[in-house]
Amino acid sequence: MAQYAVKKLAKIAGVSVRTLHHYDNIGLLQPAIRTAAGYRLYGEKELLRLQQILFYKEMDFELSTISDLLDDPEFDMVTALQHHKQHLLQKQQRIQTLLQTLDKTIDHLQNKQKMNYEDLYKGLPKEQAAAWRKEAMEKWPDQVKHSEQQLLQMSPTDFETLKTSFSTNWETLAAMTDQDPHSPEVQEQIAQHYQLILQFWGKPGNQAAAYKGLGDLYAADPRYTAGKGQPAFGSFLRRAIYYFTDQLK
Amino acid sequence: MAQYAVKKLAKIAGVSVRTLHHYDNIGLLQPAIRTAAGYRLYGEKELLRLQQILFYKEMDFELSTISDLLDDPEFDMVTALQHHKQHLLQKQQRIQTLLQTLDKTIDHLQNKQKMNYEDLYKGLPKEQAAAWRKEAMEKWPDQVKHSEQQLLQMSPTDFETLKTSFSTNWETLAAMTDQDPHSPEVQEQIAQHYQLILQFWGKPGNQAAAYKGLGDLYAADPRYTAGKGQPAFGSFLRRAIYYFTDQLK
DNA sequence: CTTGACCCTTACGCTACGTCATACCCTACC
DNA sequence: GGTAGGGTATGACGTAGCGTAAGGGTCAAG
Repeated sequence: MAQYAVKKLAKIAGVSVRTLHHYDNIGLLQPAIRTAAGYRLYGEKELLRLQQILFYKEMDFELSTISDLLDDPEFDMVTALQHHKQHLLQKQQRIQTLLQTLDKTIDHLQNKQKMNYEDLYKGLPKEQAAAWRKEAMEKWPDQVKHSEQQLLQMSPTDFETLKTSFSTNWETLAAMTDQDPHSPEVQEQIAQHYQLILQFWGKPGNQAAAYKGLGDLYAADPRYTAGKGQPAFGSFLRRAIYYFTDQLK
Repeated sequence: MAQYAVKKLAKIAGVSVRTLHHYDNIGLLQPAIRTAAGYRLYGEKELLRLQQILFYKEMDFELSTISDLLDDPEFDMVTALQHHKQHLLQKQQRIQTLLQTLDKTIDHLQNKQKMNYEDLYKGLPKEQAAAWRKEAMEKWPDQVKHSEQQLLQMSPTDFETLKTSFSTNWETLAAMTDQDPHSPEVQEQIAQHYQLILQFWGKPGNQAAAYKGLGDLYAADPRYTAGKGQPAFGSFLRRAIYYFTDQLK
């Protein structure tokens, strides 16, 4: 007849020694023998019982219930299992509801973000918002995420102010395309633009470098380099931004 | 500005006072003011925060996570919610598996029971098992349930023995239909029959009365009172059982 | 001033163990 | 026979989110 000490049985059954101690303490699984030194020794019968315990545990029964199941031969197994099934069905239903609520909430938040972004760029060249966001997401996903957070935290009035400032600043710059990018007037608008960008760019990091990157973005964007309106707007912006950024050092 | 003491806030939000104490202790929701006497006073802001806490709690977030959500404005809400959604989906999957296993187990047990009953009556008049079980279920559902438990607990060899004894006893009785139900030979078989019935009837109670009822059942069953084989078997059994039962007192 | 409703803190209980800390036991090797 | 390196034992605290007393102040109404 095989005898198992705690560690051996634990390994066979895939549980911890502490678990066996615990089961012994609460009387769920007691060793067949205690040696003179107090060692627990389990036999085949105990191993079998442990298997059953683990089965019911896997079924999410509480240990006290498992005790009842195994110790009371009068126990109506089928009924117990059916009760438990009902229990699980309720849990499942609850989770289902939670998932639906979560989906709604996520949807809500995402729409809110999108709205804000589109709002923010209202008054700017069409589709800039979406395009810019997409490009930014590819280059600096963390920054963009953070930025969206910032916007969501903002109060409606603050948000409105920021939006107006942005719009005004952008139009002013657009009207300066034929001026010298290094001129104080242009640089003043660029400085303001920089501040605005920072307001929702926000997160610390190499802001100057990021801003330079934004200049590259503008310059590379066909919407600002080609077309009818202001063919040189993109490169104008980049030159102004580069100059400004270099002054920051 | 409205002020709420613990009980009031608790009632409004539908939580316990202890919960508010707890939230204060862990810093999740601290009162706006502490009076000189140490009373907690909450304002509207705290009520709002509590609502949010409860929302996330409803979503099964841990309190520590809720703390992070509410206290860190940088928190990426959407990502957090999506993570949580994955978490719930896994839970759901697990429950699904559990339910399937449960169904299998229940099915297994029920089939096992049915099999046993049919096995038990193999060799007896056809369909007696099912019919008898049905009738018994209507009259003494608890007894029958218990009986089935007994059978399930029985070892295969014990079960086989019981089956054979039952079959032999029944055939012996059937062959005695033309004898005197009160004769010692018949009574001996009835006594054995009684013992066998008790073996899976088992549960204490008014066993003698139940056995008499079984006699009535036999006598009322057209299969034992009419037909070709042994037209008087039913009433023979009842007379024998009644006589036997009366001797028990 | 008393009563009753409300408030406070302290602290154990619950589930199923994980994780030390401290100390004893056992076997093998020298 | 001593010692090193296993394995073992018994506490006892920690976890999450409160429930549930115990023991004792506070406040407004009558």
